Amino acid sequence: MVVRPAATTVVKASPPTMSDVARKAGVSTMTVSRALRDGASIASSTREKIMRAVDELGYVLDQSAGSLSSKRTGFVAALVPSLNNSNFADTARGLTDALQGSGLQVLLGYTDYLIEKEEELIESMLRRRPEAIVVTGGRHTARGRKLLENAGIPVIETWDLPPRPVRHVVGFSNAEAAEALVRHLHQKGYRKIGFIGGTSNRDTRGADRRLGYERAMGALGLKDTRIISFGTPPISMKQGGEALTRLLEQWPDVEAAICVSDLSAFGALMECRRRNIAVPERIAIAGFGDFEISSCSYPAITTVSVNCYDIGRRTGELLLRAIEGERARKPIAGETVITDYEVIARESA
Amino acid sequence: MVVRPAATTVVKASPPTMSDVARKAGVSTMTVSRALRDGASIASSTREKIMRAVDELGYVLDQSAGSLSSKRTGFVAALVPSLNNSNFADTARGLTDALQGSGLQVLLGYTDYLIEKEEELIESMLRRRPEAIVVTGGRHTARGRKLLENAGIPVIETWDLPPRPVRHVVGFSNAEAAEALVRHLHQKGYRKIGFIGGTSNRDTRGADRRLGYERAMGALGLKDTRIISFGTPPISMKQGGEALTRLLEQWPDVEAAICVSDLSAFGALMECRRRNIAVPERIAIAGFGDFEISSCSYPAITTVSVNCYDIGRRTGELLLRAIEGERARKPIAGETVITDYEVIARESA
DNA sequence: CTGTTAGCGCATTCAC
DNA sequence: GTGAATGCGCTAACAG
Repeated sequence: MVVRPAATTVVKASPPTMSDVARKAGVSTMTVSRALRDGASIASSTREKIMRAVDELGYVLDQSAGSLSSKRTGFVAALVPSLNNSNFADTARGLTDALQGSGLQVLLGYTDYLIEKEEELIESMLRRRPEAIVVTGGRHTARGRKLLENAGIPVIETWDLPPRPVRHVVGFSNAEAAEALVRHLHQKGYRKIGFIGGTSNRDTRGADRRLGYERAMGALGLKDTRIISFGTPPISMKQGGEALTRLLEQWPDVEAAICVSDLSAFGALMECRRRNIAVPERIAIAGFGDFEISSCSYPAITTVSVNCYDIGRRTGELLLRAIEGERARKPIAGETVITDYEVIARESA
Repeated sequence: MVVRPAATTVVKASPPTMSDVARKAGVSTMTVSRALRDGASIASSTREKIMRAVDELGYVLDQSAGSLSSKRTGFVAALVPSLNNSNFADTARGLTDALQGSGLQVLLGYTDYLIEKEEELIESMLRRRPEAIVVTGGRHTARGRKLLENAGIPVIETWDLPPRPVRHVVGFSNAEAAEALVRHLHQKGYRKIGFIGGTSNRDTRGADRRLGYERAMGALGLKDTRIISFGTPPISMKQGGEALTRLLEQWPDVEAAICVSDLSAFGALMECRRRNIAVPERIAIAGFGDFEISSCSYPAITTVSVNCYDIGRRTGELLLRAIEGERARKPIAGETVITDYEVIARESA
């Protein structure tokens, strides 16, 4: 039972406003407003008075009121499939870094790889009037896409090369990257190459990688594809292990396994160790994404490095130009920035 | 008197506002406002008219204007050290889940394990007037702490049991959890137990774990601590491997290594495999956090599970009660929720 | 360098 | 069930 003190106690009223500060400092609110932003010309004595008042009152600028007036909210929305994935975390970091000092903050949301959840997030972000929005991938719900198209702010799709982009793109072809990996394994002498991925197209980048695998196999004249679909994307390490077991059961002759991501590749690799299956002698394993785990595991895992941080950084740079364009009422044309990927040959293949 | 451009012009001016919708639907803005929130009583014919106008105009509610008026911003700020850490990602997910349907959104920021960056983030979050703020850990800059104390909103510190909490706490004692791990190893017969962690106290939870290690060793009468500090926290897998090398060089008699997190433990484990050092026969390895990697690696890694998701979920639940209290002008008393941890014995020890 | 005026787009409060 | 007036806290634009 909590007993509240009598009403005579200082009632913690609403937080101080700019006029409280102005009154205390003996100036107008406009002067306070100027003092609190940088760049304005203020007598240093006035500024000091104001800062003292700010400190004493514990005043914190109310940006939501400010942006209503200035039409600048000072943030960009960024939607990623998952936080628990160092690839997207790196992209988020690159984006944040690129926006350093621009006065723009990144507000992150995660979609759980679901375009329905993406749609919800797009809407709730737009309600807060971001100055730009970054999404992962080029596949959206119809309404999500419409929201993006009509948002009236720069839109950047990342991690993909959508056939029909909303506007700007910073990404790479997941299919192509997977093809490169198949060719690499082929060059190393592997022929009976399998693919391990999730059961649905929920992870569109994963689906594209499978597509690339199939295309490359076809192009190399390797008709027999060996595909294991197991688990809801994104598939976990453990699921990677189980999928490998199935792959070996179903096609005992398989020589190499390409996994949809490094995490499942790691799971597959550990399953091999556990069952005393020699990697890469009995079966080679390759992943995707160049997570730290792939360079650090033993044997180290052959993978495709995709420059996640760079995707974020270049997204940020493009964003800044696009926002500048909007502010100057001279929107820039849609741009597509294609980022690098690279097959990293390691011990597992 | 401001003259709005004639409705016939197609100039893509600023995005449509509620009055545009109201005019198009032939009602007042107030009716639109009601129709767009749930629960209000509106004639269904009116609502339909309004929804049609909303659709045609592609109108999206401006929440920043709304919250200026209603004093409810509809979001809570959550600061985590890193996104690229499945533990904190799980906590974020738990928090988000707990807030489902409450009309509150989580806005994430990451501090990079730096309390200076945390301070900046606290301030920029507060400028947007969150309805509550969640921080990770109990250590803040002086100004950061003051900002939290004066924020006038519920504050929850997580992942820790600060000696002097700002207000609410949802966490556990990292030191105690590390002690439990030491006792577990002791019980298994290990005596010469080492500890691998980062070089500074930047990661305060890591520092607490080292403290717990030292305390437990002392309590068990094991005077000789063997501590390797290597790399800026949070230390990586690779650094875990290098640290293990140093540990073995410096104390060749060491029988077990406790690593500050599962990631460094994994790095240490892989280093052993690479160098043909038998785990756990020659040296046992234990981690912290129960990341997926620890259950999936071979050998699987002994660790401490810390219920990350639960920390988030219970933080969310506490948050909802606290915000309810604020809205009813009956602030709830400071609470401390202690979450479970558990030593998970696996093959590596 | 500083103040005044006039909204930003919405929700609250009270009418009807 | 709906509308009118009013103000949330701040800043743009201009005046001085």
